[in-house]
Amino acid sequence: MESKNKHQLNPRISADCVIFGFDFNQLKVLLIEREPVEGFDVSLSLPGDLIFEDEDLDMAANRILNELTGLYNIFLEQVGAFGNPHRLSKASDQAWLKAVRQKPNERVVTIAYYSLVNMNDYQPQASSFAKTACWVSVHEINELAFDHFEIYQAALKKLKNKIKTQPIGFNLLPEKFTLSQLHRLYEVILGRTLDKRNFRRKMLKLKIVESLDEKQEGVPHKPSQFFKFNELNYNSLIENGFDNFGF
Amino acid sequence: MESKNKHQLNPRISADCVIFGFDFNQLKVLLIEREPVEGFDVSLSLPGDLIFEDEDLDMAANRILNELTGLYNIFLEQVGAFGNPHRLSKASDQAWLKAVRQKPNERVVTIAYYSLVNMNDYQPQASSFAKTACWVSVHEINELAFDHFEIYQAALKKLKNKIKTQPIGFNLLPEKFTLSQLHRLYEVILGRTLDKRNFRRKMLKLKIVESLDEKQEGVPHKPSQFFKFNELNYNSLIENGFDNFGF
DNA sequence: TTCGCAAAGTGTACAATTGACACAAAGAAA
DNA sequence: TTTCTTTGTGTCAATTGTACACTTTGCGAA
Repeated sequence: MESKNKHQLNPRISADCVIFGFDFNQLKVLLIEREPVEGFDVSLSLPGDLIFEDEDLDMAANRILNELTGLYNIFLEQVGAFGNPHRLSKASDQAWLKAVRQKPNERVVTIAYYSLVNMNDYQPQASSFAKTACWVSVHEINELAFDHFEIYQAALKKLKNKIKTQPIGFNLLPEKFTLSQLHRLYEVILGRTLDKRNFRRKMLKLKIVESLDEKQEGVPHKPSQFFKFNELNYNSLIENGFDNFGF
Repeated sequence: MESKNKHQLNPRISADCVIFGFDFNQLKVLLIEREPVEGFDVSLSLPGDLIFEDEDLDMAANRILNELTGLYNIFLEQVGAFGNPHRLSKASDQAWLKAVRQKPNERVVTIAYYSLVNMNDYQPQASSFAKTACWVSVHEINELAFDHFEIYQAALKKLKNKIKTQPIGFNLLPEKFTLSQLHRLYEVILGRTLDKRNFRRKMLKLKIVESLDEKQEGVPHKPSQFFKFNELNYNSLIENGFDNFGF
């Protein structure tokens, strides 16, 4: 009796993910190219899907993330619920929903998440809800399906606030990285320039990065030192509140 | 055809409110006394209800708040969605749900909100979901129905963080208040003592309070100056990011 | 081989903010 | 008039933030 609900979809609740990546220059978001329907153009949307009846919300978001990227154990945090009764009722969205949902008129509340991935780890996967996915720079995102632009903005805002107080930026970088890369990452997320010397001083004083005995090779300029992220220190910072990262 | 959904309840989605108040001494939460059922004790829960099909999430939270307190236009902010598939399945909770819900087994995802009210404005109302409500001090809250304790903790955490960067504490106070009252408010929310002189200095420098030509009367000690909240300055601070309130 | 290029890496001085700390003033009540 | 209780005030030292420019390294082109 309970089991009849297992692995049935809940038609009223979905999860959507804003997946951030960093190519050492720009902050990017992984978006789905929605198939054009009935004379409407191709449009971009966030990856997302209805949840299963027996599935926790976080699990649903993890599933979507994993189906699309092949990755597990990725930084993932809830942004919030979006439930405007008319969030799916634009004509272009309705046309598309008619093609894929049993009840395209059904009101769906979505729970939004954002996650941070190292773009090098990403391997495109065939997934149930997406044929093609692509990384789009944040400053090129201007229109998305449904209310996804609003969701994306809320996620970016949350990321900005979070990175000011917790060292989560490492999730966007490979294990070895240079301080210049980290510096650039903070600049593109916060949307403003940060003084190089002050930035380095702060990172080194907080001891969340650790210098490696290894340098860049083959670059046409002074090679930079590689660093790694100091996990011990990170955990203690998270525990102790770590109220002021200082940006 | 669309209209058949109007004002029908959505059986899968609810909204719950963590309503904070301040009695000039302690931080309080407005809780519902759930009727005892079948040998289970009285228990406390957050005010909440299923949402209507044509109702925005924020509207649903506002409705719950208004039905319970009689208040409109109150500070209200989303905490997030809580959707553990087993969040309603404790025996005591099921016994209670059987008495009030058509499908007590239905999985319900709830969207949590927190709000800040001036306790003096509060007038208890008869509401569809509550016979009696009462203010409980935060340090006396230890067990709540469903997953409401978890929700309450998340709301309190959000309030703590928010008050560090934005001057929202005024929502908990009457129009005229003393700096000592504001000081105490910050202490009970943040859960630690704050130096009196440093606190006053900061508030006055930020210019979000404005001195009135009025003093306390009838108190058996030096009467204190009344202040009011400077709304102009507040808005500009909100606009300009106001990144560091400094606690 | 030398020169130019491009990015890495480094220190100092001044301003602003934080945090610690103690005593006089006001009014009510006894 | 004395006592009680809470208000209200200033300074100094330590820390943190901010602004700012030149040398170093290695590659590649001439």
